[in-house]
Amino acid sequence: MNALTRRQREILDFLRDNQEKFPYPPTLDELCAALGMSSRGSLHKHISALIDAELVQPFDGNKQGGIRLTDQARRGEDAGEQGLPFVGRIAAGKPIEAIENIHYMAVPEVLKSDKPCYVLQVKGESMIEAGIFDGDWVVIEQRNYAQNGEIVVALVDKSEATLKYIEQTPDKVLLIPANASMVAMAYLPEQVEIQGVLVGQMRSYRSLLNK
Amino acid sequence: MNALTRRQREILDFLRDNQEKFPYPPTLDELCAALGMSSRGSLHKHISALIDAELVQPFDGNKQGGIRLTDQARRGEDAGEQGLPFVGRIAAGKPIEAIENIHYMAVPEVLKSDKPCYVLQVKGESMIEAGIFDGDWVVIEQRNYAQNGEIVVALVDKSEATLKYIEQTPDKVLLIPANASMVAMAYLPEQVEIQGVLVGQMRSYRSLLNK
DNA sequence: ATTTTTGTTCTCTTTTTGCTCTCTTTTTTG
DNA sequence: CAAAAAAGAGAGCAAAAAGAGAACAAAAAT
Repeated sequence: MNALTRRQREILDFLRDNQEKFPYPPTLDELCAALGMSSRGSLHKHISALIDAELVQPFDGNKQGGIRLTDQARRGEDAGEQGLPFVGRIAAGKPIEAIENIHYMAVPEVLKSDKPCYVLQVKGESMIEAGIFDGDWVVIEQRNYAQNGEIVVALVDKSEATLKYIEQTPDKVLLIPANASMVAMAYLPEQVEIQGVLVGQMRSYRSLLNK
Repeated sequence: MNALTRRQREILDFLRDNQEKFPYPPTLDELCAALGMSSRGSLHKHISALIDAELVQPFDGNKQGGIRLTDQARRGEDAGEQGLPFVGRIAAGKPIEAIENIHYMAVPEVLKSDKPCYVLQVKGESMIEAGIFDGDWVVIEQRNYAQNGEIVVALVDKSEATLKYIEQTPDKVLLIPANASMVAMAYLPEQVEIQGVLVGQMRSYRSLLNK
């Protein structure tokens, strides 16, 4: 997990800039030519470093596919402190209420994962005993699977989105609130689509103050 | 911890100003050229002084990375989206445990106030029913007064720091935990020094994941 | 089947870069 | 003015980084 060297960053930037210009992902030779290098081996050393940094997709075996960037690299999350998109509100029992114009929030490193994340605002009290209150913001790692016991954003029957604990068995999926006055719901696996997993939570006390 | 010399300040200013203009952190040679110097060694002397002053990031071994500013040095120049200092941990009944080298966390606008703020990490369960758990981070607005019902960082008898609800009357101050297994404590006004008021709270679920 | 392309691994050389040292020049200060 | 502090020039070192080029095997193209 070393920091990139200057040349590695240059090459990464070049790949990002010229992403559209290459009709197909460039081969090592093509990149060599574009960068004015004459040694494929030398370039390969740099690409390997970028693969280790998870900014370039590793090659599958010895397959020849060209050099393509990772999703992570495309977002430019390697260097600058980048905000996360605030995409909407989630209330138990309704689809996620999308926000009209998405804006970006600065989020501390420790509340993110290294995968793509986004921010939702929570409506309702279904997770109150887990310390997630009405109006809180949650940082969600975008992924379509989860481990039992994780808190997930789940879409039920393609219509209702909720934030709940998840327990999965081969024949059913339990979505469990953290609120004694609400009950867990059981669904068939095909009814439930995981949209992300909770990695961070934030609350503002500012609105309570007289500002 | 000496004061900076004139030239050192010039170089620091130059680094700050041109931070955006350099695509990558400048090397000693590049800085030399930009500053009109012809000796890398002389420049290095200044950079060393800036490293001692914790304004430039020290080099990791003999790694070549270029000259980059510390978070500390960056502060104040970039008025917009700026991190808050993470200054230590607060555990009920002990003084705030200061952190050795302060670093800065990106914090969403909504979790700050427009007054100076800092970040503490909470140790203990005294505010658990207010949704503030062990290990959570809290954003504190620096101020020495509070309104009843606010959550404050209070220093008792100049020795113990706690995070509690506050209720003040002319003759006594109540510090009230949000935990049924703990009791509120009453003090004389002169025993309690308010150090700040809670304006935001954050929690990471990342450590629970298998990373 | 044969040739070319492509990713990969080597070894070796050159360049860059942080760092130290000594000596000289300039600026500040009492 | 004289001593001290600060700034600079320049040489040299060791390690890191970058590059060249050869060789090889699997994949793709012919």
